[in-house]
Amino acid sequence: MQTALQNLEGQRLHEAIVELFHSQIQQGILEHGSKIPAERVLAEQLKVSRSSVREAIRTLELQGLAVSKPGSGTFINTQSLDAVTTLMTSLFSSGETQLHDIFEVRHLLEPQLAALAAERATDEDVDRLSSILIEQQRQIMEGETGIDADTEFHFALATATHNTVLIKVVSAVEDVLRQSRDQTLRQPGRSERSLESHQQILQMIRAGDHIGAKSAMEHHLTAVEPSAVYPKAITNN
Amino acid sequence: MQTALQNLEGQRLHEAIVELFHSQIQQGILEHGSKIPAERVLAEQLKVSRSSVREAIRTLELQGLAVSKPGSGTFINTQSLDAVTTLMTSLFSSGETQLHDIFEVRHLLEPQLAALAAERATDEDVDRLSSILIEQQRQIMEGETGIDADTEFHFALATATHNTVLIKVVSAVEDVLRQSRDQTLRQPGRSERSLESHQQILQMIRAGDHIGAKSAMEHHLTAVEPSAVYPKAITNN
DNA sequence: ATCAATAATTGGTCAGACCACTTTCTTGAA
DNA sequence: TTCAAGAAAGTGGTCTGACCAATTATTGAT
Repeated sequence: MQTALQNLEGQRLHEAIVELFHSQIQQGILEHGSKIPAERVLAEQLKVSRSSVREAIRTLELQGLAVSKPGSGTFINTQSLDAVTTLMTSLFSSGETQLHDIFEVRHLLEPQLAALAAERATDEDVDRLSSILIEQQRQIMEGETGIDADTEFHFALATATHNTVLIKVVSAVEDVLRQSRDQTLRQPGRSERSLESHQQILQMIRAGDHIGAKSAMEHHLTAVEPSAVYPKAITNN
Repeated sequence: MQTALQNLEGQRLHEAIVELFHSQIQQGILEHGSKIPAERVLAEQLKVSRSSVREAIRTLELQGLAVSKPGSGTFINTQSLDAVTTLMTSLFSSGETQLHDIFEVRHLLEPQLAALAAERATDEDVDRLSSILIEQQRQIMEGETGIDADTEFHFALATATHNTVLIKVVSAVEDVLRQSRDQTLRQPGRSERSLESHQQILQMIRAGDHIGAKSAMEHHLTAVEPSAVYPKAITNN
């Protein structure tokens, strides 16, 4: 093997090891079920201590990419939902992701997500959504974009469906989206419009109106869509 | 402090430490910005080694709940999106992924996916889908379940939308689903029904009928849904 | 009182060890 | 020869103690 660990610019050692595994998984060198070398062997090969190897493996395990079994070894796992989402985000963050594609997925997903939330939201869910909107309003009044509250609202909406798979999918998509969302919200009036439509969605959810929530979300997405921000990127794919 | 680490039933040590921090954060004992004791101090207080403390902190850091700064210390962070997600999911998830949740996501996603595919599929896409169905038919005639072809069909459908994000989301969901899908298709007549509805979907796509493709997919999902396989699991959540 | 030099603290890494468990190989009895 | 019991090797989990680099707190001379 004898793979070198380069680009150590301020990066912690075990993080470099994690990236090494990520690339090997993405390149297909490591596939589902593959057994990775023992910790002691890896430490020797990479010329690092076993501690660093262990912290790297711990990371992979948390990302759902590896499973350690005492006595037998550590095995690559790419079939868990967590695994795919982490690989997804690391793919997106490295390469170019079409903003248009993300919004298309949101258009597919979130209106129905809102409908589900309207049917199932508990009082706690509604309270959480409500307090998030209050926070968003505060941020906007202070001149900020309110991006954090914006992201959090959509995530809280997902949790209100009480569907754990849906939560993970949405959070993965939102995670990628957050990077570019800031620019969208910076357009004059966009933040206020986003808050308004959020409030309409919440109102529908509070009333348990799943049809209303769905169309309110569709309206919201259309209003927030960055059609004017990235003219070339959008019209050019 | 002097908190004890109990319930060590097969659980790894550092995971118990992580749960300790989770509960302290949820109880408000630790809030945003709080500095947690130094690793050496924590190790002494919890009567574990520094290694275990470090692996626990590594976990918290990956969950977005903590930030470590060399020379100064480790600080609690509850304002990142990651932090919110882990706290939320650890609240009412903790259990196994419900098959029902996955199918719900498919119901949200795939009918519209089929519609998009009908609008955008190229001749190559149609050819690929077509050959997959031929392969599925062959597998079924040989007495197999045709699960591989089944999975592949849905994935190929996603690629026919030419939306990279959608492709990845669908492959994520399908990947997780494949494990349990086998049992579903083993039910007598299920494989044949699956093939039939696949053919109907392909027909709609070939005709460019996005409305027809959508409803054909809805019909397909309902037909394949494992409602009778896991009666308790479904009705009991 | 100021501020530069110094000491203490802290996270990051390293080295080597022991334990419990699993896998594999060896050995000896049938 | 067969194969089950036991020994050996391999592996992850944890522990101990150490050093380094960066940060923070202390000290002491001006």
